[in-house]
Amino acid sequence: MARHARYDRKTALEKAVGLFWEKGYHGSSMKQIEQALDMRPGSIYATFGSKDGLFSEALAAYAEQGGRELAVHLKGFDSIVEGLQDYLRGIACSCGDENAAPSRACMIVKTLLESSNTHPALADQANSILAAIEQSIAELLEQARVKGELVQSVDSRRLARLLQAQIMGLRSMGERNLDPQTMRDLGDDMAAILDGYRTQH
Amino acid sequence: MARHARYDRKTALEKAVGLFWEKGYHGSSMKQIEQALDMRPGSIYATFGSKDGLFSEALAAYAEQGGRELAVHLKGFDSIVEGLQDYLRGIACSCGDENAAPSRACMIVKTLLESSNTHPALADQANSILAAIEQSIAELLEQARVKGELVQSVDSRRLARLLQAQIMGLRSMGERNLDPQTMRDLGDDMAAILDGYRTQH
DNA sequence: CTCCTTCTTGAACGATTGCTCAATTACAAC
DNA sequence: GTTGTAATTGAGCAATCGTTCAAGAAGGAG
Repeated sequence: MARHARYDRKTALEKAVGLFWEKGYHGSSMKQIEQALDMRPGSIYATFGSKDGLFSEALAAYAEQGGRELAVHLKGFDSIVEGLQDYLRGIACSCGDENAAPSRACMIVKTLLESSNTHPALADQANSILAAIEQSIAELLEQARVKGELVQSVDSRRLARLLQAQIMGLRSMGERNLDPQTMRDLGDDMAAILDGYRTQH
Repeated sequence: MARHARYDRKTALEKAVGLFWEKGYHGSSMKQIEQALDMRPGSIYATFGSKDGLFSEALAAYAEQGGRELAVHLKGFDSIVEGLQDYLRGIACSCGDENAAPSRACMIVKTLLESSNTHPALADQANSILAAIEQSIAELLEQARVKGELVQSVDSRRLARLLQAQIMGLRSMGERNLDPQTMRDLGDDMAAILDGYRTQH
């Protein structure tokens, strides 16, 4: 046995998420990464292999955390649909708050748009994550449909994509620096879209 | 008088739009730009000042062309709302076609997400363009409201932002490489959102 | 033709990019 | 202590970044 690792992999990754989410892949230089993680290049490369490797792990960590947040959010609601609606409103609120996160936009979408014609490996990863999220939402909506919250004729997968597009649009709009009330209105309007698919009115 | 400029400013800009739209700001190196425009660095810098300057002009050109496309699209419709709905469906279709454009996502949104925490000047420009587009859509919707296409209680600016967010989400989803039919369904679902704000049912 | 202006060229600049690796340091086992 | 192993360090690599500018090329005016 020998020396302990001075750095905790997980906390290092969290810091990497913070930087990459804020500045993107190309916008984050190794020098900035070294500073953010308080690690020297040798340690970074020993731990994560490459800038690509670090980014990839950071993106995965971001996605996992996002998934947990959605799950936690839904726990507070009996109705799945109402939970999803409140989730949209919550995003709108946090996008109004300047210092809530490194960036208002979704890191996965930022990555997809930045890498789609530049960095196929990253684009593939972002696409896989988005497909998995779509799948999760579709399963939630299907549960809601079976429970009778949604009209029986609803196509869960299709509605899931509509919902995912709402989230993408909402968080992209967040980067526009609109005032909080405007963002809240937008979140409400998006939540209201789901009402059109609900049973009872 | 003396030598003519070998390059046409406008066609050079179109080529720049193509490259920047595809690869983004950081993803396009001067070397690639030289190749795309078939110009040597000296000529590029004499004409556009800097990479930033070229990108800025390219973004403006892209936005202007986008505005023209929307206007042309609406010309074919008596109803403004139906024109907008068909515009959404048209985006969904073109996002299904692989080789329709250098990228499926909107260059303005790509720029905003890439530069928001890296390049304030670019982010400001993207934001201004998005504000102008929002304004245009709001004016169209207000016309539609006055014409009686929309219910009188509609908040045109607010609905304009919802519509803008749809476009952002739709075109971002376009980068996911979903099959054409799926994209068309998404476009239809987004168009249907506007039905909820129309008079008559 | 010669002059003069204007545009084009491409070698080369300093800075920065992502990354490597020999030297050093810190700890556990003995 | 001493030894052995593993983690950290940072100077420095080759490549590329955006950019400059002296030199050359092109065409109208005289």
